[in-house]
Amino acid sequence: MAFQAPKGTYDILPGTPFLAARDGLLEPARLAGYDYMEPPVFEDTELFARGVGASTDVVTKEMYTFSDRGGRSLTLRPEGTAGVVRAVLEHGLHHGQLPVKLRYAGPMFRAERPQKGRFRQFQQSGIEAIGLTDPALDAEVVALAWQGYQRLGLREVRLLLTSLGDPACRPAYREELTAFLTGLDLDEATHERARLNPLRVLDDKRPEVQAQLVAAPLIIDRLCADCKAHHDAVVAALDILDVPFEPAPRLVRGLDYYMRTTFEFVHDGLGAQSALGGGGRYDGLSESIGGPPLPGIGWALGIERTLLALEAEGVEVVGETGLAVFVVPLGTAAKAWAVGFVGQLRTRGVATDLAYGERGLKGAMKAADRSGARWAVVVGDRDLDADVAQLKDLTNGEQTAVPLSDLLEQLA
RNA sequence: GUGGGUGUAGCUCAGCUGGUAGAGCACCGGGUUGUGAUCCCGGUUGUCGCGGGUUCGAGCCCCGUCACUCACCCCA
Repeated sequence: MAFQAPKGTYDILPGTPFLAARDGLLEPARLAGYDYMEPPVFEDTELFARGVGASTDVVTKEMYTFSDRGGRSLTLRPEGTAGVVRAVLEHGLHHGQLPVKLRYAGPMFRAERPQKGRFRQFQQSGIEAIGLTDPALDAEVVALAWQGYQRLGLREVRLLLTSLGDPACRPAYREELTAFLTGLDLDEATHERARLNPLRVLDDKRPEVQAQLVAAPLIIDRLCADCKAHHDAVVAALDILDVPFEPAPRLVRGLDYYMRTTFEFVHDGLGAQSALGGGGRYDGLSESIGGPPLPGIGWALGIERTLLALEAEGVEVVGETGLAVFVVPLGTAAKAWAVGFVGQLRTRGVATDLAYGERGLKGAMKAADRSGARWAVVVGDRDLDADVAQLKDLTNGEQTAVPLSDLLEQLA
């Protein structure tokens, strides 16, 4: 074979519940008033550099950046939030009712080494609630993701929740943590990471590192009064919403814009990449990309990982509705009739296909069976002479002759 | 970017100590001149990833290379 899909990409093939997962995860949000929108797949490189954070791995080494013919530097979006907020600002959506509630879905791009549950082009479904700082809104956003997973039938998703503080309390904490980390016996790369973003060292997986971190100061214990009150209110609201969560004081996210409420959905059946999705509050993002102060909170859920979780739990997701009727014509006159009949059924919204090609009746019936259709309509020239068609129920094999004049009505 | 594993039919894989390329599934046809899902019979499908080396002989051994994959890192 001459070509194959580029490294880290894959084909969404028939038979996978991709659409059911992508859209199903957003269904609770749709019912909560989150309208669909989608920003472009590429944006000005600077939008991501400033929005996501220049010190993040995503920006420093994982972006697909290119110059177009006009010499502009563009980047394939590595995440969705920056583009959504940019669109809100550009179109002034925040000048109307607040919060602006949006949902979106589509491909994201990061130039990482692929592995299980990690691709260079991957799909996310996400929502954003922009314009308000209200802990009840935080709880709604978190709950909508939780409900999305529940809706798909996942039962082993765990919600990790914490608060990362805000500009009032984080700087002092950051200093304290930096001082603590400086005293530790860490390798060069980790010290460098500590210098860039000390928070990120906290979720280092290595046991020898974790062992040194048991006494590390945690932001959740150092929250300012406002952040603490906000977090307490979020926790109380989640309780009311009956969304179970695990306090995760060491939870860190890789995008710089997160503050206060921060959360992640994890699953133990996925391999090393256990994060199904995540999100948080990003009250400073708008300003960092040149907009007015505009708080916001949202999440993005990975579709590929959701699919892996479904597989791990053995959940059968009902995919696309298949065919209802499969028509099997025998002979030229019957074929001509069938082509017209199939058209009529489709016009009435009945999913219908027919046996093309020169297969024998047996082969055509086999095709009818595999099509998943409930009904087979078998028509030969001698049926047409009698003005009937054979209507067969493929679930039980029962077949009756139905007058052609009644057939459409029976199936539609 | 750094490691490990794996590359044989459309798919999942077997292939002994180096000796003519296999199975199951799938697909096609027949058993039934007009009936599927079961059953029976038959059939199609290969650059053994690629290149080189050793050998009388390489799917198997050696070297290189590419791809895939898992993990580190990071994250969805």
